[in-house]
Amino acid sequence: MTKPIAIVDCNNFYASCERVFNPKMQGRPVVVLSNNDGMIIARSAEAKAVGIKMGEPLFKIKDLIERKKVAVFSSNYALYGDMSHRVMSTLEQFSPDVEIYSIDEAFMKLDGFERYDLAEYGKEICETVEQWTGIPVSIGIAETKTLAKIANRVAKNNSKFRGVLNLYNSDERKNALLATDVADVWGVGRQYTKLLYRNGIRNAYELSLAKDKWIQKHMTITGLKTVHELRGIPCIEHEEGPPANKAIIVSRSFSHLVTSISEIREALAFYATRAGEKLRKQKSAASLMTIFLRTNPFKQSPQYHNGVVVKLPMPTDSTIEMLAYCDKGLKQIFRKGYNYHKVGIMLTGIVPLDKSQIALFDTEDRIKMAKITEVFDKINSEMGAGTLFFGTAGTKKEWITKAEMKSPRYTTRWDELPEAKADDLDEQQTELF
DNA sequence: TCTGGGGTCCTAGGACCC
DNA sequence: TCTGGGGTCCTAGGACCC
Repeated sequence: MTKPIAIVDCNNFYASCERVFNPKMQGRPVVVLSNNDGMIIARSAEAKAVGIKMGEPLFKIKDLIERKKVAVFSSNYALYGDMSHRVMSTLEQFSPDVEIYSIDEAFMKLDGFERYDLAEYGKEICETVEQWTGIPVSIGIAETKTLAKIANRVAKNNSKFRGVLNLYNSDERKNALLATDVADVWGVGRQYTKLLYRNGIRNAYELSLAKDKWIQKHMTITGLKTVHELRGIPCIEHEEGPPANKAIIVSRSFSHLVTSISEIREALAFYATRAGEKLRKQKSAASLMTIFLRTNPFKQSPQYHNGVVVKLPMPTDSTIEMLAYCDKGLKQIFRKGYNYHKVGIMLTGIVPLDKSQIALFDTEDRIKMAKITEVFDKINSEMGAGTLFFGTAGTKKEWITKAEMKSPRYTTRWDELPEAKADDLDEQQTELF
């Protein structure tokens, strides 16, 4: 017998986070912006109701925002990360098998609860999360992850379910599938939606009846799994711990156009430092580094984009080593005469860091370097990212992204606790090299 | 003036080897 | 004229997710 699985999804997560410490925002439209305050990435229910769309550039809706008195926030990932952690810890009270799927979603195995009233249990979870964290959530329960996602969506969009829909062992499944457009099925994006429409498949129920062969041919094995899941056959595994990333990317667009290689070098060094931190956090080493550089594709001006893959002599987790190769890579792809918009670094060829190997091959110097790095990471994680940084990463920080409407980091910085009423204290910076 | 960032998986096709 | 057959590995590109 297939076991029940639940998906818990935070409602309008970033917007909800901004409201938790800001009760004046209750009932008001709230939006959160992408990096550089470029576009809308989260909207409260009220903001959706006044017609603000996901992904819309801020400058295009300035009028609407003023007219409707929309509260606007730059994104504040330290806050969202911490709130996410609180929500997930709460969920762990309700099931031993919680899979954190994204910052605002988790799957929960409900083995052993088959004979209980699952909808009732779901309501209890919702209420507890809201009480303990202030974040409203919705829950879908079914035989498979894909069906649970559909249940969740229906629950969210139909107030009569009060945030919870249980489709496990339920006659309601067919109705829920009929009511779900293929575009809203987990695993079906824009391209596949067009394909399915062209072939007369419009809702999730019709998709569940599609021919296996046809699906595999046009939507690969991944699409076939989706279809089986719609039929109630689990194909997508529950993940125990988070697997180590196979790629680590750090990139940002500039807050202004950049032409000189020296500015780009500084930005790149900063991103490489972040990438190194992420790498060490998951105790891995990387053997390939891709550096990429581009102009702004939305502009009429001359376009250039290019990338280069740099092979490292042996897998490393050392920022210092990576920085040397960054320069080499950047020199290869940089061309004079363009207005640059974005630079980034990607680490791949990622392997687990095996300490014994390091001891075997490495010199004393490298072991010493590893110790310095450890202290470096520790200070930055405790005092805030960027407290210590490498000299190459520059001191001017002009390329650091724009965030003019950021809420204080209520939960992660002592100096920004809600009582303190602190506006935008400058980060303290200490140069290490 | 102003359009994000960070991931995964799958497949086809080329290079190379015997 | 006729231009093998299989394997493996790698990469680029396309699809998806949040």
